[in-house]
Amino acid sequence: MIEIKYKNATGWNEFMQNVYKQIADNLIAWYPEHARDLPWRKDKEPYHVWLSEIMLQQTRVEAVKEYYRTFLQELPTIEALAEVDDDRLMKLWEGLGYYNRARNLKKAAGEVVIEWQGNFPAEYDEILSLPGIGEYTAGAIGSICFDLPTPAVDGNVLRVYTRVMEDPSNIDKQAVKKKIREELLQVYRYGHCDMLTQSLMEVGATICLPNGAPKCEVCPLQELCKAHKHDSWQQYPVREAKKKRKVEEKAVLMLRYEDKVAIRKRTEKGLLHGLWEFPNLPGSYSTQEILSYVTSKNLHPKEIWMETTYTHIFSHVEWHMKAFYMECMEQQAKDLRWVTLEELKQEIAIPSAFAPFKDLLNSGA
DNA sequence: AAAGCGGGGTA
DNA sequence: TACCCAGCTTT
Repeated sequence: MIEIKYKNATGWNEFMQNVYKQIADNLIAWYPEHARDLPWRKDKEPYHVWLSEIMLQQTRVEAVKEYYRTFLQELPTIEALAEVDDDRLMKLWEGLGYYNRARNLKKAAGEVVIEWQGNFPAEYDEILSLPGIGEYTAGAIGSICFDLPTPAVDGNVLRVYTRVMEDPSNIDKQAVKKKIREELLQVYRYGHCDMLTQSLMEVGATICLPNGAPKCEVCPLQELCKAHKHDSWQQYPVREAKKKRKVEEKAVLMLRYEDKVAIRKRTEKGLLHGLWEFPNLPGSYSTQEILSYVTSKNLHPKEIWMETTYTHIFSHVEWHMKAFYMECMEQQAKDLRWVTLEELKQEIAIPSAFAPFKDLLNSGA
């Protein structure tokens, strides 16, 4: 990039306008040859793009692919989504995380059917009004499906932008995202809004990597990237410091009765709410204490035949769990549901935190 | 503005 | 181990 001093704001504005024009030109020339072949890029059907964007929130492409395929196979239309049973919905989302995304998806589907007569809204503010859709997702759907000049500013785009511009702003600040979205309008003014959104994210995901050195030698924005010019990519983007996690101890009860195992539904609020789990207690206990507890629930346990531990790490909390496997001679405890391993597999949504204990059941327990 | 919300890949 | 990922909603 040529460094030129300008005597007035008009000169500077013209200079920046050329930079934005070049970004747009380079991205549009680059994208068709370098775009990954992803399942949700086969068409611009709003339902497909919407579903993919929701699944991709804070979630990697590779993790989403199979869920996306299965979900659409079972719920091929917005109408089908609007009517799906909640337990079935959670089963389709099982293991993907951030389960409110799925609940909001169904809620929004209902709004599309009722308030929009089944036609996905085509204006930014209308899209933004749907549950689970924020400024990023509304911008992505708007630009990809309807060619609206609505920049989609996600983690990829923030990384690419702050490096190209050597922008030291803290990207966790709301105002900074807003500023960058407005700056990008200068790129989107040249049209091809669909490709601009896709290509900015594609550069972030495949070239200007979130971890490790960027592949500047093959980057379409290399010639105008300040961080490349100064080899300063490691300084961008600037983010908020992370908070440390708290640790919680849990005792997990793996109760068998004949060919069934005990599960219960989590409460309707908080972490993993509404999903199923194996009954568990907060805290740390001895084998004897666990036996006494289960006995007090009139479950008549035989001996505990296996104990195993597992640590599950969430973003904000860590569960240190110890599971106790035992056979019971009764199954009368309130709040417990007894299901076969087949039902567990086909119908019950269990969060990944408990999956290792479930897997041990399947492998011959 | 800050906190809560999942799970997994990567260096 | 720490960081990040095609973020949104609630407090």
